[in-house]
Amino acid sequence: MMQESGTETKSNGAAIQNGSSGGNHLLQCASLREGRSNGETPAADAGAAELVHVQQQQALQVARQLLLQQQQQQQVSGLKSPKRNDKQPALQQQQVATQQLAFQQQLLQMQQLQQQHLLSLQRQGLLTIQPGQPALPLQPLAQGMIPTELQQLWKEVTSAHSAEETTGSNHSSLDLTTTCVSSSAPSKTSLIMNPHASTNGQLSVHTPKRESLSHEEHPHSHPLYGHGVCKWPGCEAVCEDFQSFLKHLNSEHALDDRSTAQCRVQMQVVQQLELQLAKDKERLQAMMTHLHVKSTEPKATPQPLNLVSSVTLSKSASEASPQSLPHTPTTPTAPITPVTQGPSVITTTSMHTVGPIRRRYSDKYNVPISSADIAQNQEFYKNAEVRPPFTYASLIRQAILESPEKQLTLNEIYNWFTRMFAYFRRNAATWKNAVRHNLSLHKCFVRVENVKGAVWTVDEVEFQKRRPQKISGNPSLIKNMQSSHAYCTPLNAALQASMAENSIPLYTTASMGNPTLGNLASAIREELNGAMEHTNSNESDSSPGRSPMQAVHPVHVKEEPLDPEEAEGPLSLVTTANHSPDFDHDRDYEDEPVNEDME
DNA sequence: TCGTGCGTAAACAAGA
DNA sequence: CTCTTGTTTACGCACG
Repeated sequence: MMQESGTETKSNGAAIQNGSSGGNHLLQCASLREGRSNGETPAADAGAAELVHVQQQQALQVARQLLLQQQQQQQVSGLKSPKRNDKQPALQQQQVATQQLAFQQQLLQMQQLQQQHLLSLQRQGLLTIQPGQPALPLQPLAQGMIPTELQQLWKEVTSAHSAEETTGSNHSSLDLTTTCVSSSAPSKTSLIMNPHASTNGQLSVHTPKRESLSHEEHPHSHPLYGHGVCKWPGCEAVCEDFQSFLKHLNSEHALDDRSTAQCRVQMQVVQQLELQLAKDKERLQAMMTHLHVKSTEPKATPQPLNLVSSVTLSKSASEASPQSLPHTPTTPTAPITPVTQGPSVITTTSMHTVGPIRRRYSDKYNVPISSADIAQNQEFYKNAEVRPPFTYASLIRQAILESPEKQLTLNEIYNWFTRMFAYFRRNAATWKNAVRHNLSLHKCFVRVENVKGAVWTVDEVEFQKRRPQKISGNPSLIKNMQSSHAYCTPLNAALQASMAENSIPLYTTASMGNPTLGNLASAIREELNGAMEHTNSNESDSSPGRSPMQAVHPVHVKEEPLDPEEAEGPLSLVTTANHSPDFDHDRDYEDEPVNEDME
């Protein structure tokens, strides 16, 4: 408890000394990726990815050859007439089934090949896969090739027989084809064609067995059943009730070749989505890393704010990151060498790069925090050294409100910061000072003498007084909120479109569709709403010197209420989930990284 | 240009 | 004496 500041004081000096040292392989990897992903198009995304792509192409070739071989075998063994002239339904059926199986096999082979390749890339250090991104190593099918190539493959399988195939039941392969295949360019129709492929907007892979299990456990909720319609991909059969749905499911979607193939295709869909997500995450991390790398160049402006490095989303990585990063000086004061900086300050809400170097983040960050915000983005901020877009006051309040007794000692507040935000595991002297400063400065923080010493509590009335001030008094905030809202919506839409289309490594999705950012933006909206609602309901309570009119800006947003009580849910979650195995929050981060760096 | 809000740095004091 | 905690002041920056 007590030794923190001791080390922290030293850390400044040590940090400076370590400015250019430290094995930051993570940074290097990320910067490598970043360097290649500087291109405007995601396709330029890069080295390792390109290698993977090449490998995929090779795998595809292999798959094609296998397909051809199998087709030839079928023709030789079963048929004497050329395939394309074969019009006997039974034979067709058989052939389609066989080809589906062949297709599945090819997919599996491709997966294996690609997986092996990814592994080898990993071993060679050519490809960095972050442990926090589970999808990547397990999702061998990279987006680059899948949509179109897969489409071709599938078409090869089904083209000759799709008509007959679909006469029996007008779903299956055709719809699936478009679903699985919808490539970046064409066919947004796939979005429409298969609106039920997702459950609550989330695609998921369910094997038939799992389905039966899950619906046994939850009698009338089934991922494949909703709104009286069967949600099996491509099937929109109307089922009046759950029982009829079950009948339908068992009869129409029994375990057969077609269902299996559909399932596999759906798996591919999901894999692509996951891969897309992983890539977007990676891109984000690379962007952040890139900025941090620049900011930590010798004598460069430290830029401890904004987005700080660490390509890590995993615990282990976050643990490692402080070591791997050059510890920046704690004082970002003078914008010393903008030349080496290049542009760029990133705001979490907009991910825009702007021109001049700022030694602090803009007002975009000065947003009161809600518990939901923290809860939603908790994991993100825990692991990514990204400056949380909230004011110290908001964070302090949050920390205090999360405590069981709504009161914390200073040290406990420190611990909360370090526990909840990877960012605050560095530069302890700076932010701790800021915390103390804020505690003293703001009337909303009340120091209460305790038996053990003193604890800090939040005067909600005072705090709420501040909020209308912040929002009404700072129109930029409102604008920012609105812009974040404006962002959020199309972004989510973009993300959804991206998801629906299964591929499309759009930069927009990368930078904007990031769910975390979306959460953030929406959280900010919520916060704004809460503030505005509060303001509206307490107009008479507006702080002196402020015109009531200021509080009535029609910034509206959403209906979710936001009050301290709202924090209860997330709070318990937060407080119980806070102990990452990697660190003990009681004497954490302040300067260990530095010391380790020194070693 | 000015006011405001925020972050950062630092000086200082009191107490353990 | 060192360290933590708390207060206060000053300054810089962004923004409207």
